[in-house]
Amino acid sequence: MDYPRLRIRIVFGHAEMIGPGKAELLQRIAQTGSIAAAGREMGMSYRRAWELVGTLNAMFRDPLVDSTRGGPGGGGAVLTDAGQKVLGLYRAFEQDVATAGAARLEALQAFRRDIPREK
Amino acid sequence: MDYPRLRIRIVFGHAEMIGPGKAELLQRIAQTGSIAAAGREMGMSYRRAWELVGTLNAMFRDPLVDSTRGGPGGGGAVLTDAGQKVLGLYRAFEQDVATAGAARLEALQAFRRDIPREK
DNA sequence: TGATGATATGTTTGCTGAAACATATCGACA
DNA sequence: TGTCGATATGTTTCAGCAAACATATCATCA
Repeated sequence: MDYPRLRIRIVFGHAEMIGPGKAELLQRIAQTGSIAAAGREMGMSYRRAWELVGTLNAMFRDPLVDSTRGGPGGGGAVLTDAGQKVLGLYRAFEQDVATAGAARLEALQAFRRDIPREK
Repeated sequence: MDYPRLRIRIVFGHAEMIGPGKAELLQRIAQTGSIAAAGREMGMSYRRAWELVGTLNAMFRDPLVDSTRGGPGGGGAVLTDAGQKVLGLYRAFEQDVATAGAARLEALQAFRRDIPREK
């Protein structure tokens, strides 16, 4: 982990938003094929991962994650087309924003206290 | 409140960051001249407001808020030069980011569910 | 004395972690 | 060929606990 870094959340409504957490969860679901495995990798409880997926699926017109129970391996989860596109757009958004804010960020950091070592 | 909007946090270290909450607190301290009044306006307990100011002052080389006890009116708090500059840079950063991300944001919103009415 | 900053304390909320249950496929075995 | 158990994951519930909160109290200074 290198600092400083940005955490940007896009707030669509009172309880509807997407940020670094949900984006990483989507990405790890795509990689692992499992909601539980993705949540474990991020150190969150399965309940939390499952609730986040439910929120994401309810936020958009089409579900972003498709999960199956039973089946080969006992079950699994995959990103839908909409899920892949939303994740891609969010990553592109992050890139655009980081580039645009670099100058201000450096100016802010000039005010920071010098830290000996950061883990 | 109009949606969508962005919530941006700049993370400098493990527990050192600045986001919408601390920025608004700084702004209200500048307007009211009181940590307690600024906190009240934001619906937070005085303890929380006081802790946030402490975190901010510890994050930067120079304190952002200068508080006096006693005196005319019992005491008060003002933004230092560093405080004014940091707040200004954060607001400018927000502007830059919103402009740079507008196109991606619109693309993302095309995937959203149509909401009848948002409060 | 009055207004505010600083500090201490009791309460509540939210989250986590574990456990129980549901579901569906594969492989073993008679 | 057919049935049953093993297996791995998704779904749901619940008690325990740590973090955050509001409230109350003390300190300070004109």
